[in-house]
Amino acid sequence: MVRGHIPSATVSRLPVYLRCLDDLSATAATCSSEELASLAGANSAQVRKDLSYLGTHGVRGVGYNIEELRGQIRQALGLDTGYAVVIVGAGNLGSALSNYDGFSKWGFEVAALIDNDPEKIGNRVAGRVVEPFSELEGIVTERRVSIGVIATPAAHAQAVADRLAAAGVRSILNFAPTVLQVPAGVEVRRVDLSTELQILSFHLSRDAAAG
Amino acid sequence: MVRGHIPSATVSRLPVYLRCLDDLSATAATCSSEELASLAGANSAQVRKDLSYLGTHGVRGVGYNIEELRGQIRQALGLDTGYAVVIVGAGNLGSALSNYDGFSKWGFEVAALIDNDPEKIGNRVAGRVVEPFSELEGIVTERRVSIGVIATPAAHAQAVADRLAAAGVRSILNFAPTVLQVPAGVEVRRVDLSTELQILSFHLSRDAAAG
DNA sequence: TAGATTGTTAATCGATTAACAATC
DNA sequence: TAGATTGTTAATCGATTAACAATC
Repeated sequence: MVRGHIPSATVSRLPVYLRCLDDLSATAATCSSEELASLAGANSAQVRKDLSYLGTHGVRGVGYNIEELRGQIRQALGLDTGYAVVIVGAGNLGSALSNYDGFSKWGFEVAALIDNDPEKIGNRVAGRVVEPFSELEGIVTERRVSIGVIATPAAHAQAVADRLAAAGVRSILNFAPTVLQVPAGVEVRRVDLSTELQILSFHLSRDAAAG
Repeated sequence: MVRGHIPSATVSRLPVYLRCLDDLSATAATCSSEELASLAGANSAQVRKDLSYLGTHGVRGVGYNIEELRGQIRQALGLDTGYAVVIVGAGNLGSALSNYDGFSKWGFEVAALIDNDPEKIGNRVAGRVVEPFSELEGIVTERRVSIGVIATPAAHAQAVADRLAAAGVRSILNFAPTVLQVPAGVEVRRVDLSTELQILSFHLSRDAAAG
C-alpha cells in the first residue's frame, strides 16, 4: 500500500466516495472516475488524484473495480480496525446517536453510553444501559475506547473533553457548540448545526442582496 | 458595509468567531485578534484578514469592540433576517433538533416539524405539533420557509430534497447520509456523523502506523 | 512618548483542474 | 485497431501567514 502523505482534503472526500461506491456496487462491477465524480459532486481529475494516493490501480479504458476500491478506501481510513466509541451524554442527541446504525455499518463499535444524571443512569437506550460518568476512565481502558463522542450541553463539554483526554482518548467528535481546548496530540472534530445554519444564512442573504 | 466577495473559508469561520465573542463579551469590552484567534483555534493574521472583509474597524493598539464586532458578523451572516426553518423527519434526530435552542439563539425560527408517519403526525415534540409531509408546499409558502433541514432516513432524503426544492426552498441542511442531487441554485450542506468518524479513524490508524 | 495592535502586503503553501501521453 | 479512461504533469487558483508600516 502506498500511504505516503494523503492531503486532508482528500481524506475528507474518501468517506463520500465510499458511500457512493456503496450505491454503485448494486448495479455495476466497475466505475469510471467520471461516474464517481458526478455522484460525489466532484471533478473527475480530483477523483483520480485522490484515488492515486491510495495506490489504487484503475484500468485504463475500463475504470476502477468497485469492490477492490471499496477495500482500499476502507483500509486507508482504518475502518477495518473496528475502533471503539464512547458516547457521553444520553439526552436527545445522545439517544439519536445511539440509535444510529452508521456506527456498525462503517465498522465502529459503540462501547458505552454515559451520562452523569442519576435519572438517566441505568435506563436502556437502543438496547444499551446508560452508565455513570464516574466510570469513564475504567470504561475507556477496559474496552479500549479510541473515540469519544461528546453529546452533552455546551456547558459540560470542556470538562468531558478534559476527562476523555486524561483517560487516553486521542480522538473526539464534539457535537456541543463549543470550541474545545485540548492537549497536543488530541484531535477534535466539531459537528455544529448552528455553524452550518449560519453559513446557509450567509448565502441566502447574499443572494437576496444580489437580487 | 464593505461586502465585496467574502471567501468561503472566511464565511465558515465567522460563526466560530461569533461564538467566541459571545464568551468574551461576559468579561471584556474589547479584544485583540490574538485573543480571538487563540479561542477560535486560528492564526491572528487570519482573524484580522477575515474581519477586514466585513469592513470592520478595529483600533490599533486597542483591538476590536466586541459588541460592534458581533453586530457586524451577525449582519454579514444575515442572522438579523430571522430565516424560517422547516425540519423534515420527527424521529430521534428530528426531535433532538426540535429541542435544540441554537435555532432561536442565532435568530432562526423553526416554522414547522414534519413527518409522513401517521403514528407521529399530531404528536407534540418540544411544544410543536408534528405536521404531515403532504402539507409541505403550503407550509413553505405561507410561513416563508427559507431553510429545509432533512432529518429523515437516507432512503427518503432525495425525495424530500426534491419536494423542498420544488416548493422553492433554496437552502438545505442534510443530516441524512446521502449525497443529494439538487437543481442549480439550491445549496446543500451536509452534516454527516459517519464522515467525521471516518476522518478520525484515518488519523488514528495513521498514528498507529507511525508508532 | 512607548507599547500595543491593526490592516495589508507579499511570500508561501496547498488544493484544484485542464490537458494529454500512456495504455487497456 | 479504435474508443475509453487512467495516472500524472503543469498551470492555475485560492487560502494561509510572516512581517511590518501605520497609528491609536
